[in-house]
Amino acid sequence: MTSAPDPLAVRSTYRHGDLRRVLLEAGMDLARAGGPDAVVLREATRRAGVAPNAAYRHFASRDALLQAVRAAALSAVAGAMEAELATVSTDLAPADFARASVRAVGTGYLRFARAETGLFRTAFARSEVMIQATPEAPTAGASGLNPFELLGAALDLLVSSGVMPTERRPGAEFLAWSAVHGLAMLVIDGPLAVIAPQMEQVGQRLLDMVEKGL
Amino acid sequence: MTSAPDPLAVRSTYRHGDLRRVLLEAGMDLARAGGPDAVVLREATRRAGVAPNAAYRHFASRDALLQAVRAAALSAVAGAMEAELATVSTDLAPADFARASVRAVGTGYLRFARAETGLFRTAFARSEVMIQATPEAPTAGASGLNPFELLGAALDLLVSSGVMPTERRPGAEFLAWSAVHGLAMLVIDGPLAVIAPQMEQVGQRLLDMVEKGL
DNA sequence: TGTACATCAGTGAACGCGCGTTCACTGATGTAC
DNA sequence: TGTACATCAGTGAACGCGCGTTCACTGATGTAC
Repeated sequence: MTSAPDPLAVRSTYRHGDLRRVLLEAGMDLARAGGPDAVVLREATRRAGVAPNAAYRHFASRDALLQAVRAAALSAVAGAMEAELATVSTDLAPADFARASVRAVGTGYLRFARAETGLFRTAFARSEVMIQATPEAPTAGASGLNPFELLGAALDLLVSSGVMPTERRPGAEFLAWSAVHGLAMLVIDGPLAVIAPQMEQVGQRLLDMVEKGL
Repeated sequence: MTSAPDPLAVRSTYRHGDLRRVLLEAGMDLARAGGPDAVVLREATRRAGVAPNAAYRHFASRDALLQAVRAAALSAVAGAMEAELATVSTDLAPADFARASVRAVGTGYLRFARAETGLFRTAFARSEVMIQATPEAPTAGASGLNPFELLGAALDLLVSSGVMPTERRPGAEFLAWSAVHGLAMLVIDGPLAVIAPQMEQVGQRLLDMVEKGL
């Protein structure tokens, strides 16, 4: 299944040239297929066609690789949100545009959770260290904002367009995020797996609730 | 740290007598301290003062033990909800009583998540099999209802007291549950760990949002 | 009331597994002269 | 332009670890006669 290929059969040069990137991509593939626990250093090196310990030239430990994968997964979440935001019509009145933006952020989040379950679970996996962006492991999407910041920006629109009173803005991201995150978790690997087929529809109702309740 | 005690020093009889229960309790302790991954069959037998394979007289596999622990953890969640429900004044008008009941259910859930993080994570851990109650592994609390059913019952009160229109009742538990579950997950082992000290307060705001948004 | 015996909860030893990580090494690369 | 050499990305072999699980067993219990 995962027998080790002869390194020199796969690679013509002794030096790999781009091992860090390849290991990270292998880690992403593992996370995509099996979540955070599947990010196994030895398996990543196997896929890269390299000796297990070669990874230590690029990552200090298995955990360092996992953190890099998590950052990349978070960046992918941001990308999904941005893709959804891009579909919002700019012709809308400010208030409607703001509301649609918040919805888009939530919808992008939920769709990503459903489409890329393993990456989603990896991005938000329990971890000793707080995940944080670094130059070589950015957590943002093309916009330069990470998922949390994208949500914050959308909520800011709600305030600037007069939909939400300023005094309710502080902490609002925690509430909106909680709702959407909870649905994602319960459906993708919790007891609400049974409603997975209706996730899109339940998600929209959930966003209705958030919009009304905020 | 966890050196194996001499079985016969701990136990005077060859037969243990109550090993299943003791293993389950050891499993609960492990889950309490370290979540689902910490439920290690060998460690449970060590704590019970018994040979590793003795566990197989009572559980078919490590996973069977974990499922039993999960059921018990779920039952503990139900207990926390019931405790909170018991504080709701019965003098309230039906509509207020219903609202307070929904709040109590949510508050109990959040408090349990915060007080018993390991058990909470175990109860809602990812698993191949859908967790389900069995005679020897009930998931309910003293009321006979499991957490999901307790939430459902509270929402039913909302309808019967006229607070919520009947047509909005179907699926409402998914929305309420998502909100509360998301906050719990983000705070206890996600990126919102930073707001853990304010969890109670954020939780109440979240429940405001749910109440208004439902 | 006493004894033979079936039952089955526990023992002791061992297994294979895949993992992360360390060690001393080899050989390609590119830079200084 | 040619060559010595420092650098450092990769190799090969090995380690210890703790796990879940299997095997053939032993000895306490309680039931049938």
